[in-house]
Amino acid sequence: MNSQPETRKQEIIRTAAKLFKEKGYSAVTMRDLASEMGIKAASLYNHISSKQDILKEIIISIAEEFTEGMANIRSSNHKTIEKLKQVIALHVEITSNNTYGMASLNNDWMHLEEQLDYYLQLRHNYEDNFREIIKNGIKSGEIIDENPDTMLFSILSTLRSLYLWIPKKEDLVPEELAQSLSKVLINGVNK
Amino acid sequence: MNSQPETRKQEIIRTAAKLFKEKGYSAVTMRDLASEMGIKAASLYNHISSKQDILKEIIISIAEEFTEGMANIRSSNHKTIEKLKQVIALHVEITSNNTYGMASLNNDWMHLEEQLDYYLQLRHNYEDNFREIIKNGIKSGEIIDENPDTMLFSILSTLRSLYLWIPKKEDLVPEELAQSLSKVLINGVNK
DNA sequence: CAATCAAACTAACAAGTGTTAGTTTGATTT
DNA sequence: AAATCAAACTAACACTTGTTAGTTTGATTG
Repeated sequence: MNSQPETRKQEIIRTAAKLFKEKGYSAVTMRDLASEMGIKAASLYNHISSKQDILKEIIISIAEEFTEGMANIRSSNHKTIEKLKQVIALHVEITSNNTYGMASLNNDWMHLEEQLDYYLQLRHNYEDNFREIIKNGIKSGEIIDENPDTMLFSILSTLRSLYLWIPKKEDLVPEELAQSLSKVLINGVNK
Repeated sequence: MNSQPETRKQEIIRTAAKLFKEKGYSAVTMRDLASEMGIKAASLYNHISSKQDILKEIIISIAEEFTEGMANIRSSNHKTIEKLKQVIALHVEITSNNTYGMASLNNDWMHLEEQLDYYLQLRHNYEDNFREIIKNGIKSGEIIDENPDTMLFSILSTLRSLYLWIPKKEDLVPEELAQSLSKVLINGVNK
């Protein structure tokens, strides 16, 4: 992967994502961000071109990661249940690596401007692929014949909230979480 | 229930909640809100005492509704699965009645100031009660012996996201949604 | 008719907003 | 030693923010 030493720009983006998670994009000022970095607000502009630009960098890169991961899963030859497990693992992995960014992706996407349409396109594409996996599973009799949107909504809601939960489990092994989550999401809580 | 004609203050709060859902508390200005009401920003202050005050009114009332509903369910004599179904129904009902307010409850609670501690207390209390229901279900053998926090997290994430989903189902009968959701959350998607 | 009152208005404020321009610093390279 | 360059700085800008003070309006009440 990419293991260059972190550039100053990346450091700003990472710090911004942390603040955005705590207070939301709109409530974080350039002076807040600068102060957290130990510099003055104007100095930020040596590295980034605008506040908007920071948000874009945070959100779009993650959204593209999801798009790519989902495309691989969808086009694979695995059975439905296996695909669902892979989607769960994909969310756990991406979220574990960037809980701050996931908060922005979930809560601040509407403040994208230039890239809003692109983001929405990626998200719709992702959801459509997910829905197709579920529909195919129903058709093949692998999963229950309940409303596909209800199942999509239920699973995706849990996966999208992972950024809130993962930081609370300090000693977290992503593989274990993905497995425990798969059990509950796929088989329910009933005995 | 309360079927007085809506006061101007309530109208402001309802309109604010709608805007808060779209853009978040911090991104909505008093001028945005006034313009949506067809008046000038200063006129709002004939009815409310501050922007903060609006947020408080939106969030605290809903949080108290949840606290009360949960207390009733917890202290009832029903079996675990029945209690879970009632918790699901509670969320569907409250969210159906106020999808805008639920957005603020989920996303803008950190901008509460005076009432932040009180809100957090209500939320912890709610989550503790929920967790106890699950733990009792495990002890009595009614539900699987998986990590209670994983189950709590999974179910609660879905229920907390309902405000995003309910508005998309125009022809929604709350009872039907609650039932369909119960099936998926309790029994999973596996056949 | 006079008095009251809810609810709007205009005008203004102090503080905070993102951003730009131009400059300084101090290390690295030629 | 001179030149380069990344990265900080100060100062300022035009605009937006939540909010207050004081006033006007038009309907309802005594």
